[in-house]
Amino acid sequence: MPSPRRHTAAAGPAPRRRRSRGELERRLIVDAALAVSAREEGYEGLTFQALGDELGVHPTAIYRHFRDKDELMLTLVEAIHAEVLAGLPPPGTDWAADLRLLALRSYEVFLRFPAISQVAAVRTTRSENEFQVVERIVGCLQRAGFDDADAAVYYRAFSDVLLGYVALDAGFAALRPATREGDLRAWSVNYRSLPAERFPGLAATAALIPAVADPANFTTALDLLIEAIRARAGKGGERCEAGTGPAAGR
Amino acid sequence: MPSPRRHTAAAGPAPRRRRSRGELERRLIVDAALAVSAREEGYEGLTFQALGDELGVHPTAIYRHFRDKDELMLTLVEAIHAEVLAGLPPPGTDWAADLRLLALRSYEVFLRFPAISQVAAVRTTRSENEFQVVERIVGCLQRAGFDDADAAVYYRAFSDVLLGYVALDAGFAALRPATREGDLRAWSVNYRSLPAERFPGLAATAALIPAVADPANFTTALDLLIEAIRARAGKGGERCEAGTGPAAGR
DNA sequence: ACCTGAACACCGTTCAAGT
DNA sequence: ACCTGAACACCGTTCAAGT
Repeated sequence: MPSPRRHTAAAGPAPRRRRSRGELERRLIVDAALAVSAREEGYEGLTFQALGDELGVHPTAIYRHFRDKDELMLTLVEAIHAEVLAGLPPPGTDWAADLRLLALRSYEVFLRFPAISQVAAVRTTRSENEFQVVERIVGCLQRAGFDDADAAVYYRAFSDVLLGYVALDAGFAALRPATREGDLRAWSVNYRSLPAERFPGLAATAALIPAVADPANFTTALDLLIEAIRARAGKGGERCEAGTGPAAGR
Repeated sequence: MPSPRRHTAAAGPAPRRRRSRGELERRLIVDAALAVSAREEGYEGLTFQALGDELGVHPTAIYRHFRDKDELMLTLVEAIHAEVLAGLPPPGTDWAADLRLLALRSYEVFLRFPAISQVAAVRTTRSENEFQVVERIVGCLQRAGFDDADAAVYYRAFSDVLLGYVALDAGFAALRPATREGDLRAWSVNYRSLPAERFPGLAATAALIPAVADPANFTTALDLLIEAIRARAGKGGERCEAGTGPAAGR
C-alpha cells in the first residue's frame, strides 16, 4: 500500500465543519489557537496543520491573516494578558498585596497555555495589555516608596522572576508526558537513593523537596521576593512618602 | 540548474577534516556540540547537520553514539554542570556568600550556551554533576540554620528562580538577532513614549528600566532572594549571622 | 479578496547497504 | 562495529492557481 507523506483527511482528526468564504478572521484564529495550545504539548504542537484542522480550513489560509507564526504567537500573548487583566481587581491600599495578586494571577493564567508561555515569557509584545500589566507593577513599587530609579530596577527584577518562573513551569508542562514523568521520577527515586556519605544534605532532605512545577514553589519564591522588597523599601524613602496618598505622582 | 533539496557538500560550510573510522566518540561529539551551541542561535540551530559538519562526519553517524537529540542534550547539560563545579571554590564559612557564588557561576556558565540552556533549565539530568550542585545548595541552606523540611522547600524555590532566570535570559539570547533587537527596541522606544495620563508610572520610570537580559538584573533578584532567606533563617534557628555579610548592596 | 494545492527547504529519525 | 545514503513523516513558508 502507498504510504502518504502527509496524513490524509481520513487519517487526521475530523476537521470542524468547513467554513464558508470570508468567515475566517484574526479573532477566530486566536481563539482556535488558544484552544489548540491548551490541549497540545509544546510550542511545536501548535501547528498550522492542527490549527487548520481546528478551524476547518486549509493550513496555509492562516497566512492571509498573520504574517508568520511569530506574529500569531505575539497576538496570543496579548490575548493572555487581556485574560490576566480581566480577572484582576483594581489596585487596593496595600501595594504588596496588589503585587502578589498580580503575580499569582499572571502565573496562573499563563500556565493554562504552556505551549505558548514557554516561548512567550522571553518576548515583549509592546502592546496595550502588556503596557497595562507593566504599569501596574511599576505602580506598586512606587507606592512602596521607591524613587523612580529604584522602582525601575526592582520592576525588572520582579518581572524577570515572574516570567522566568512562568517559562520554567510552562516548559515543564509542555514536555512530552513520558519525558515529564521521567524527570519527576528522578526526584522521587534517584535523588532519594543517594549515598549519605557523599551526599549528606540530600540524604536528609531529598524526600522533603517539593515536586517540580508545584505551584506552591512559585508562591514561596514570590513571598520571599516581596519580603525583601518590602524590607528595602522600609530602609529607604518610604516613611517620608507614606502619607502622600496613592497617586505617587512623580 | 537543478535545485537540490538539501544543500550539497560544496554549498554548506567546509566540513572539518574527515575523520578516519572509529575516531568518533561521545566525548568528541559533546565538545563539537558545545562549540556549535555557543555559536548557533537557538536549540533548533543545534542540528545533526551542523554537528556532522563540525565533526566532518555524516549527520546520522551520531545516532551510533546517542539514542536521540534529547539524550545528547542531557549529556551536554552534564558537561555544563561539570564546568560550573570546576570553577567553584570549596564551601567557605559564609553560607550566603557560597550560595550567591554558586548561583552567579551557574548563571554565567549556562549563559555561555544559550541554545542548550534555554531547553535544559526545565530538565533533570539525574546524574553525578547535577547531584553535586544540588547537594551544595542544600548544604548552604542547612548551614543557614533551617531544619530539613525548610531547607528542602527553600532549595526548590531558590533553584527554580536560578533556573528560571537562566531559561529567560538564555531564551532571549537564543532569539534570532532581528527578533532580539526588535524586542530591545520596545523598551528603548515604545515604552518610553507612552502617554503620561494613562501610564503615569511608566512615563516616570521607563527610561530607567534596565535592559532585558542585563546580567545585573539577575544579581538584583539573587540578592533580594538571599536577603529574604537570611531574614527567615534568622527568625528560626541562627541569629549570629546578622551583622557579618559585606553589606549586600545592589 | 480569500482560500487551496503543490512545491521548497528544511527538520529528526530509521534502516538497509556498504566498509 | 561503525559510517553512509536514501527514505520517511513531519515542519514553516511561498506562490500560482482557483473562486
